[in-house]
Amino acid sequence: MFSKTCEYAIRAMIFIAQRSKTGNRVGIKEIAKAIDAPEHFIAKILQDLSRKGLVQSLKGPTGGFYHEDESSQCSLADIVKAIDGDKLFTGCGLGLRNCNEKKPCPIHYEFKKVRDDIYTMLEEAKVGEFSLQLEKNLTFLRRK
Amino acid sequence: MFSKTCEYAIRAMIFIAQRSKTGNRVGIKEIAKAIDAPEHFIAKILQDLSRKGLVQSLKGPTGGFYHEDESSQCSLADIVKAIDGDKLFTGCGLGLRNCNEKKPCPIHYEFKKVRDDIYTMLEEAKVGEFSLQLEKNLTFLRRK
DNA sequence: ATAATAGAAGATAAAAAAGTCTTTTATTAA
DNA sequence: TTAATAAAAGACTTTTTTATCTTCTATTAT
Repeated sequence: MFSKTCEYAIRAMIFIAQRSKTGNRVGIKEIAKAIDAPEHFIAKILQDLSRKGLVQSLKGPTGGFYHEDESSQCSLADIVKAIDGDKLFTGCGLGLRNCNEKKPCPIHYEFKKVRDDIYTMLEEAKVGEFSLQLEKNLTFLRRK
Repeated sequence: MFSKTCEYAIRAMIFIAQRSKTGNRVGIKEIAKAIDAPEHFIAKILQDLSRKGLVQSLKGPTGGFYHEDESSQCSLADIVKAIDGDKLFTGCGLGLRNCNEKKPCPIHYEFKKVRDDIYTMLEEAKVGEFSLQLEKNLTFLRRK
């Protein structure tokens, strides 16, 4: 569904959102451990998201990544769009470039429905909304 | 959503199904042209599907790929499983290996719903059912 | 000011996916 | 039986994705 890069991005953002609630900044090392991702790789991903304004950062001692109020309202759809682009939301299921209502692929309409459902789900899910279940250990972000 | 390999596979299978209705066999070259895919690449894919019994083939003059009655009832889900595996249908949206009901990722339940919808849609879509719309030029398989 | 900290940036490497090329094998029509 | 045809198989190349390593720059506490 998503690229690995995007999966890491979503998990990192959810983790940062949780830590930001209490005004903390988190370093790359802590994030990498918490979501079980390659340190340098997640660093690049967050730098990218930072340039795009989906996460904030500060260098130096006591520095790290954090979310301004606005960023914790960032949706999973925003992250997917920033990393994987909008192919998942608008592209043809069979990879046809010119697939559209006028020249549809055989599964065009069925696909449109599930794509829209996915989009709605990701648009409604804000990174900040998962903090409580995470704190209660009802949900997890590590891969194994 | 699917790998390119899988997209080609689905398009090729739908095309073969249509031609098989009239008892014809189609060669790789014709398939490649019809769905606008790299000839040698689609050959490999179909050899794979042939080994797995989702499509039939015959070598030599008048040979080519075709569907026995059974194969035209093959669903898109069968093709996806054969090529991409069942990760799309059973895997975690955030790429967590041990994500399950007991240890769910934050979006586990929302994801399960859309995954199930996708599966249902692909399971209900049989490669043989698109022939008529294709013949009437109501739908298309070429990428540009 | 200075040393320590931590992200930014760019080069490089490894792995996976996508695509190409060549040779072999099976089939059939003549 | 032979020549032509078409898939099978395997080696190889390219591109993309994923991951790592090193150097640079900004920040802060002392």
